[in-house]
Amino acid sequence: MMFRGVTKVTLDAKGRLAIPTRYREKLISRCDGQTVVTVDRDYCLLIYPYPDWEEIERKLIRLPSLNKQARRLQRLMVGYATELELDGNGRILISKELREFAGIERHAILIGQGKKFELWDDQTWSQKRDSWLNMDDENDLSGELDTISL
Amino acid sequence: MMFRGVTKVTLDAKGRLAIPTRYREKLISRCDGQTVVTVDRDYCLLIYPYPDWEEIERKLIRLPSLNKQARRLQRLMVGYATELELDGNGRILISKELREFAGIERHAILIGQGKKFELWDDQTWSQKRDSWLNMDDENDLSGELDTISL
DNA sequence: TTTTTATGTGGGTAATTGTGGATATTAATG
DNA sequence: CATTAATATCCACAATTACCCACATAAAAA
Repeated sequence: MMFRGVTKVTLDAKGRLAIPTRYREKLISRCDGQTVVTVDRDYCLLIYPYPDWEEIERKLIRLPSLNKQARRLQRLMVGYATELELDGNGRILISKELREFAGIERHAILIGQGKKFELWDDQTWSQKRDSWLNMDDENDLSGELDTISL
Repeated sequence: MMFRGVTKVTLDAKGRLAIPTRYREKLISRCDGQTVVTVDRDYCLLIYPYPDWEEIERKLIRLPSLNKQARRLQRLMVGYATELELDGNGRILISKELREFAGIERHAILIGQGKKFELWDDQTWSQKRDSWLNMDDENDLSGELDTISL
């Protein structure tokens, strides 16, 4: 069970996001429409089915609290994590705090990413995407990437 | 049972903080609305359900008293710890000392962090958050973090 | 094309929640 | 003991949110 694909979506005036129908059935069977939305350091939002989020959260909470980097991650990811349920029309209401974080107003891009989705402001998305495409890959990830053939 | 999520909150003129309703039920069933508020070295406040605080306190007290860092932690955390109970409207009254410590006046940010909450002055919060986001991850946590995939 | 079904979008209303203030109660001070 | 200050409790209004329904648009079928 994997989410894939890019969809242009629009949030309405109240901040509600209609999940594309092809994903709804999966979401309902997997978690009865229960999701958790949180933030990513690239200023987009992450949408997880509830059980998948729980697993990540458990790992995060166990990290040593005296470590700076751990606290940073916890504060951001657990801090912003918000439980959201599909309404009768297959929508989730993205809170003002989350929308502000990702700079999302009306037009957004929803991207399937395996177990989760990413939600981007459409402007931000196209800028980032273009900058990634124009980047030279100085091999900063040498080890892992050397073994992958696409 | 985990607390998560960000909420913008406002303290009124008396320093009262209304706990968002989605947390109230949990707080009442867990500890009958009894909480302990103390300070964190990052200049925010920590809000614990009473039983969870007790456990933390036990750990703190047991730390070796000859260790400087341990004494510092004890003085700060045990020293500032204040028992506060939800009033009939689901609010807690944050004392002037605690508010001053965290620089909180009217607008604050409440974030769920597992067993506890953190309460930040809103300005402080957004500054810190942005600085965390722009930080490069010097992997001082390599071991632990390597196993997490978000 | 016309009809039917499915999906996306927008709003109205009732119920809930946040916020401020009024009153009562306790503690503190001269 | 009287008077004032500080705190707690309660109540009322304002703002927000959740829930439901209606329409519009697009896709599918007849």
